[in-house]
Amino acid sequence: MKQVYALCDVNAMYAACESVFDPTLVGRPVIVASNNDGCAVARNKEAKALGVKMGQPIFELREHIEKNGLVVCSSNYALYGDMSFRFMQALSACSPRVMPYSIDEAFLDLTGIESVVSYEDFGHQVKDLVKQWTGLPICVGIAPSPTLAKLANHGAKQYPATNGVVDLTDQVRQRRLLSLTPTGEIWGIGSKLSKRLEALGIRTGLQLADADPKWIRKHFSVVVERTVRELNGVPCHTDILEVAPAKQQIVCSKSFGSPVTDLDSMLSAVSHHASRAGEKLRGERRECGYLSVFMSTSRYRATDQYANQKGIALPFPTADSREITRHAVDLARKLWRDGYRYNKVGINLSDFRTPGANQSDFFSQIEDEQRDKDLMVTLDRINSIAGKNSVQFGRQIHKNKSWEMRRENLSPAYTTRWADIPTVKC
DNA sequence: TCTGGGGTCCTAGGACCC
DNA sequence: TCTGGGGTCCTAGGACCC
Repeated sequence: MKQVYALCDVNAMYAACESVFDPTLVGRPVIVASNNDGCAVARNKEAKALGVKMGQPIFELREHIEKNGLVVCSSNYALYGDMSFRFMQALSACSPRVMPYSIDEAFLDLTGIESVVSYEDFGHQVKDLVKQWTGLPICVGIAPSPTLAKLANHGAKQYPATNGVVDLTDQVRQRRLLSLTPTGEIWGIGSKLSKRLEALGIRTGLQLADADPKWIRKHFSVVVERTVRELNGVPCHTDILEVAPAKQQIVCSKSFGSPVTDLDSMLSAVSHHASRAGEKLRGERRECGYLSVFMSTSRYRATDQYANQKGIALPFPTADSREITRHAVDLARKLWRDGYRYNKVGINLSDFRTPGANQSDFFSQIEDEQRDKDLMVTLDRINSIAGKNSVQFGRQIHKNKSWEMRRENLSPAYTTRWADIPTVKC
């Protein structure tokens, strides 16, 4: 049976979450800022109409804030993460095969569904159910390959007449929409590739679809070749509906709320990220064999720039936050150069192993190992019940917390903290 | 003054081995 | 002047995604 995919994607997810719980935002231009209130990462349609660009720095938007009532929300990942979970639950009520692809989108397997209901009607049912359960507006794109489903979703967002659902299982419709779509808007074609394609005379999705896959492979890569095949309705990302593979790396990094110029603050921040990374690693039930630390000054400064990274293959795989922190602090000391205004530090864990599968430290005592593991389990449990960072390591605590994130317009954790649950007045 | 964070996959090139 | 060939593994870097 011919495979059919649906892509369900929340419209301006973060901004939509804010509006669901604060109806005074409805109809006003709203954006959600990245960490440190740095730049715009989500815009509702009113904000897009004002001309706010994705990734635009907040300091460039002052005039819109003052004159046009643009509302800037700090990012509230506790809220968005929980709303995402509810969104996925609603999708699971519609289809037995749901594969979350990111916080605000998921692929559904619609193969064979047409004998029961038309694709378009099904799309509307999903859209209505998500709206009813979560208050979030979504668009649905339906097609014979994931890349075309992405394109269909894009079309549903772009053309209001579609009412948020586009069925692109028909080849004539595929080609019509492809001819209206610049290559840069095709999934998998970014700014670099679209420039190179344009230099060869390929400007639209249709021209790309009609290119010879072998020729594309020779001049670009196997990745672009797959995109070409997908645009012709041949699914290549067939693993998209499979269970997501285990993570291969864990990165924890954040730019500082304000620049860091002393080693103590830097080490406190490194320790903080190292603990977080250890926590994530244990959440995956894995140990890591390789660890690296990177630090840098702002890439937007013209002078006095410094960026560097160092890694270490661990003598024994570990998921113990104390081990990870100790190595991370060592590396950070080696990376540190006096006299710079640092704006970022981060840690990267990789080379994952299954706990117990490898030879452990020859000199350690088995009882000690069990005790260490129990300590980490207890630590994670306390922090999960009492809230993040309820228990921390001494190194993380530092009187100067200027490196911590700025979030000046943070909304309440409406769905994940008892004290923040909204009340309805009748 | 102020410009995000967390991922994936692929490829080229070097080190090393026989 | 002439100086092998082929395979694997690892890493860095580039491109993409949301």
